Amino acid sequence: MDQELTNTKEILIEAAYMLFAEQGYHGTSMRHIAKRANLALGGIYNHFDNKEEIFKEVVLTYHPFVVALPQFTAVEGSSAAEFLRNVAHLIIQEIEKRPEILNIVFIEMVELKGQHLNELAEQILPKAEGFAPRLLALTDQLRSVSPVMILRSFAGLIFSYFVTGKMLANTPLANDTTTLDEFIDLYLHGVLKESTAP
Amino acid sequence: MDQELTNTKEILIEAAYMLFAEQGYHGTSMRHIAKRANLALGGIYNHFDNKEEIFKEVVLTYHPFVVALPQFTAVEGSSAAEFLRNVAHLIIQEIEKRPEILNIVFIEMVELKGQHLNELAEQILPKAEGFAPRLLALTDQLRSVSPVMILRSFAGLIFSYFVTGKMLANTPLANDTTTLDEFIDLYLHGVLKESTAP
DNA sequence: CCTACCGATCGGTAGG
DNA sequence: CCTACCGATCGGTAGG
Repeated sequence: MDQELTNTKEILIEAAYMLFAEQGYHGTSMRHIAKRANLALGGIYNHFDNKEEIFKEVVLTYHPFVVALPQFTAVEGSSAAEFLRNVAHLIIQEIEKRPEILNIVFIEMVELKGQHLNELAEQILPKAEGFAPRLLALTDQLRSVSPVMILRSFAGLIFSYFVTGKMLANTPLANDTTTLDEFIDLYLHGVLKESTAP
Repeated sequence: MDQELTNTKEILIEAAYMLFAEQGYHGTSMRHIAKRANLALGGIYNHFDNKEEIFKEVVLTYHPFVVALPQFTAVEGSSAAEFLRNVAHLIIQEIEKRPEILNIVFIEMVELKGQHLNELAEQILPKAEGFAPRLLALTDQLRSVSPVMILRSFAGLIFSYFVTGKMLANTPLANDTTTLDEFIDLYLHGVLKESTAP
């Protein structure tokens, strides 16, 4: 691999990432990307066949699952509660480093119709295999047994804290001060005061 | 109001709604919208000043909060659990009637940078005043007191069931069969088997 | 409400 | 890696 060439490609991906996140896929032109990367329009095509290729590379590079997964192996916790708490904090930490990352996820869903989700899942699931057993080991402390359900409800937890928080910022409810830990408590123990589950 | 004119405007909004949801804001042209509404391009401008006006009207017409809110007054439930259960089912029912509606929400967030959230909130919050007391009346059965937090975590519940469900459809995890009621149970009682909350 | 048009910009390519 | 170009399409308007 030519060092110079690889570097330019990385600069292009970073430039495209920022612009896609700010203006969406169709709202970002190849000329915008070229300019942000200090390149002439034609220069892009030395590194990518077309616009969709760039977006695909952005998704596979910056998707939160890809970025956060390696860190999961380091998460500790003696109980299920502590473990889930730490994972939630880790993910939010990662998202707050690059808040635009969630925009990419939504753009992929809507404008690109989820085209890359399959490839993304195939890339991630094998790596997640080291993680699943640790979750299963805590299964006797958890109400639900399905790891997929844990994953999905966890996504809801992140959404309820981070995304709705951003949405509220533009509304009269902007002074809401609910913290991440309060949402985690709700996630762990439910909204009902007394557990009356079967 | 001229009946013919009002009707054409409604047809335009419906056409724009579908196209925006399918291809995003910048991916949809005024010509596409005109064609779908059986109108010449210039005819659009008898009803809307520009493209952004159309999108704004789409959001204010079809946003799930606008559509679902009137129905909330009819929701029954003798306990907090039953009440929340019924609300969740109502919302999912509404979304399944028009699944594209969530795309509009995400497009507004990303491509339009949440411009209309404030106007939306101002339109909705007064109408929600009849709803808040009913929630507060159940407050002694709930762990958290803040209605805003209930609202936000509820959005997470919808996300964890509906949106992640759609995302999973494109992946190897497509055979997951978790039902809405299972997510609601998790929401009501938490992921932990035993409630060990303070 | 339509036709015909405006300048600007789009994704992509040829050729060097 | 850049310059100069391609045809197509964009949002919007004038004029009727």
